[in-house]
Amino acid sequence: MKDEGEKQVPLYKRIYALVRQVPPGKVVAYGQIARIVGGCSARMVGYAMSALRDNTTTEDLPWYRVINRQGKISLTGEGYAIQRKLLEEEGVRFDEQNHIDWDTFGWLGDE
DNA sequence: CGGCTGACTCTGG
DNA sequence: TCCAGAGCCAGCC
Repeated sequence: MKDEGEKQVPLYKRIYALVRQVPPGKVVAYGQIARIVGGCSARMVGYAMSALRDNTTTEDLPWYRVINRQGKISLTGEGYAIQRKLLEEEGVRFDEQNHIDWDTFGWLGDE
């Protein structure tokens, strides 16, 4: 049986599939996703996100729910404002340091 | 076909 | 507190 069908799927695809499972009003860190997917590091997730750029819509892939371990947005310039706005639209609140509380908005809780 | 780049995270000094 | 190194996939010219 070797039912490891997920292995024949590109690593990025697994990451995207996991991001789609993130519920609204919640956020997840790159490393967190990498940990769930298994076999990949946080960098892989970051690379996967950069590969999306503006070709993917938020309705197809809520990429904006993915932020860094500091609870902040890793994007810079315009992308930062866009992601932050999208998160605020879902109810996610940012601190004065522009970071969110994993205890409140963290998916799965981050212990 | 080859090389470059890109949204991360942890550890040590 | 800041800096450097290691881990490692996919798209583009």
